[in-house]
Amino acid sequence: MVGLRERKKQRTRRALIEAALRLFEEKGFEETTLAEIAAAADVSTRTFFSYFAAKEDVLFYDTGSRIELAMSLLAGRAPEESPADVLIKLIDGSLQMAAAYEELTFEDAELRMRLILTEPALQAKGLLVLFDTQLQLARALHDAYPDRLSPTEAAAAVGALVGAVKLAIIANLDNCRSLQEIWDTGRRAAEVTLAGLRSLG
Amino acid sequence: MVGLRERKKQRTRRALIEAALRLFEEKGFEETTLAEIAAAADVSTRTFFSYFAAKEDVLFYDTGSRIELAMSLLAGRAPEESPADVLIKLIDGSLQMAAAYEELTFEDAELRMRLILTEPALQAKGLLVLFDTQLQLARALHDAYPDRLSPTEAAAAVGALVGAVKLAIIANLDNCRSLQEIWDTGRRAAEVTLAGLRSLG
DNA sequence: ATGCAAAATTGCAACAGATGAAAAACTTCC
DNA sequence: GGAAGTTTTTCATCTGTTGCAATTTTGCAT
Repeated sequence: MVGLRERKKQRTRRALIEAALRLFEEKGFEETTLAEIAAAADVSTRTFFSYFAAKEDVLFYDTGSRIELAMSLLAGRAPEESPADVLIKLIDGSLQMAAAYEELTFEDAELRMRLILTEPALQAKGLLVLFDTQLQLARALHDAYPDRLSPTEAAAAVGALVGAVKLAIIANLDNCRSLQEIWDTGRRAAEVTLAGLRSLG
Repeated sequence: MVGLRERKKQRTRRALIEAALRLFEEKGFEETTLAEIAAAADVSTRTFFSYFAAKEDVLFYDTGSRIELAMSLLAGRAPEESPADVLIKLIDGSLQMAAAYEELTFEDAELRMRLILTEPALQAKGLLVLFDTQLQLARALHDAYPDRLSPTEAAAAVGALVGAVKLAIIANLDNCRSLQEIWDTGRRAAEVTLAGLRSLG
């Protein structure tokens, strides 16, 4: 099942990711060349592209599993849960997963997040990934509640919650001194959105 | 004030934009080369980059004025207007401006929108621009209501509304047969968000 | 272990986007 | 007309990305 071939691929993949992270930290994202990453991972430049479609993608290696998690949370809802309940769980689960650093050291996970938040090319890619995820989620949410939520309402709900949490957290990042504070910011944004913006001010 | 020099620059700028649009339509975004755009606008390839920082930017020529509009709408609020009222006006104003095709024919404006929505590189850039705008808006909203809205609440409000309208409209684009329908979709999303997601389902 | 087929890696060539620098062309203003 | 300043062009160079053919490595059956 997991032969030498597969193990080796995983090792190379990891080596590329870690080499990229280390170099990005040392010299910055734009300043790091693909040739350098490949060399640091002991692989030819060409081979990089059989693992990742583009330079930015080396930092988005777990996009697939994140989407799967979100979808499975939605699929595994209790029969009596309301859309709002499910959405809250989705936000919680996703934030938790974002904070977790599977396969990476804590420092690397943090570095990666910082890079994605500051480097324009990575930011753009991140926003695109998040956007596509939202589209999928909205569709799935409508499918989960075909009678209670129209497609437009499902999309509005997903977009509002994700949009609120995203902007609140990022706008507030500088003031947060711990993961807990970040998480609280997101939670507050989610609550406001569930209660309705009219309840503000 | 408006000498030959200035007029000529505007003409070149316009020529680049229109040449790009025409070529993108004919051959697609990726397939169109910068050299072709420059040639069609009768300038050297290098000159393109003194007008736009990158290939995608040729379709985001009016980002500045869009942000200015949003900011001025916020600045010009009536003293008694609530945050929710102002946000609604912001959404309305922005949608209206998005539908308007200043400087372009209706067909070109439509083509441009379609390109931004379908071409990944343009989509990513569009999301990035929108994101930066939201950050500015959130800050301005907090400054406008320093007592009633915390920075986090302001960010949550902007993120929720924009996120809801954005996702609802795009998720529903295929079903819309007119600008009016698109506008209605966005309005419905905004209402849901103002009322609170709990009111759903 | 040996040989064969499948899969992965490599090297090479080519192209497009982007940037820096200096020469050439054009505007402005006197 | 000519000096001063701005814009455009030309040229060289770098990097990301892709196609292709050659080579190496792995899985597997004998």
